[in-house]
Amino acid sequence: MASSSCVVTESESHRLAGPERVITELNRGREIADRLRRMLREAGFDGSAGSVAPAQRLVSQLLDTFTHSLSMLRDASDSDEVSQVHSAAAAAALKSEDSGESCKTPAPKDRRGCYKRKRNSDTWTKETPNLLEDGYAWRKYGQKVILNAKHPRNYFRCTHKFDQGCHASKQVQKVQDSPPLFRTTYLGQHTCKNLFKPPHHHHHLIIQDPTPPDSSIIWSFGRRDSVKHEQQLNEDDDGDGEDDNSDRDYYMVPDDVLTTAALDGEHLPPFSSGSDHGEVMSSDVYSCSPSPTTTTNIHDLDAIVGYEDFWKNLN
DNA sequence: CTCATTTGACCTCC
DNA sequence: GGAGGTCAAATGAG
Repeated sequence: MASSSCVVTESESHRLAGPERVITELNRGREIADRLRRMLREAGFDGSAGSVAPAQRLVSQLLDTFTHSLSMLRDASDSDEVSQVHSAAAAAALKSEDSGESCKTPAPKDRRGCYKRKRNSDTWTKETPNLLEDGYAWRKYGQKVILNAKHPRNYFRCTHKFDQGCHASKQVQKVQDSPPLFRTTYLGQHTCKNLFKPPHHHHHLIIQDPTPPDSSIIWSFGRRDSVKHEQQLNEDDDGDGEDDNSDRDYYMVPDDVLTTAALDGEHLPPFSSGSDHGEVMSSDVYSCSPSPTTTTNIHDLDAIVGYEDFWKNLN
């Protein structure tokens, strides 16, 4: 961020006040852009009108720009804090480095559990009624029963953790049943070149008219690289036996494409059957931590993306 | 055969 | 000490 309206002394609050002001300004800009878009829509320019679709798209891009800037800014200040925390931890580790036992010197092979809790770095949470492809390739590496939670938490890391050193990971947990609600917590940014690799069978993308109800801001945390299918299994409920396979498979939708997903009826995840054919209502709640600026409803989507044929029956 | 998932053990943090 | 996060052997799917 270049020379913006930072009116702070370099010594102290420079770190806090500067970025916060910039964030405020960006938020304002984003709201204005959003208002502009609504105005366009109310004036009958809802994108389906052909000739004005480009205008609508431009506004969307504008919003996107604000959003990205905001999240970058947050990332920057977060990593600042984090690095401080880490250096403190490193210092502590050095201090207690008595006789070469910094981390209990795990046997060269058995390094289980030697991890760092990475809560405050790059984390954000998203809650959706369905689980859909999010544009990245994930590999499940664990599942854990969580205290007082009805459903286990699933742990995923980027498939490219080892070949590209990508440290992104996420946790997925079903947090509600009746209208199903899933919480996905993303940790870390992707550094991989996540080239889209559709499943060996086919896939297709359905682009439709947006028909957005109204309002709102788009939060996009992903990158625009590519989309890759992901299939995730399980979410075995432990204990309370709600219908057997209702938790087992689900899809993720690319947040980077800002999507609602229309899944083909016959390929619907089981848990959504019965209600509305798995169409992701454009009301996914995105929130960001730390610095939870806004929680917004996603309504305005440029495309409805449908994924097919990567459904697999577990049993 | 290769790669992904499952699952219990292990480890760290609170 | 308990809860949560990660590892890795076993197992399964393609």
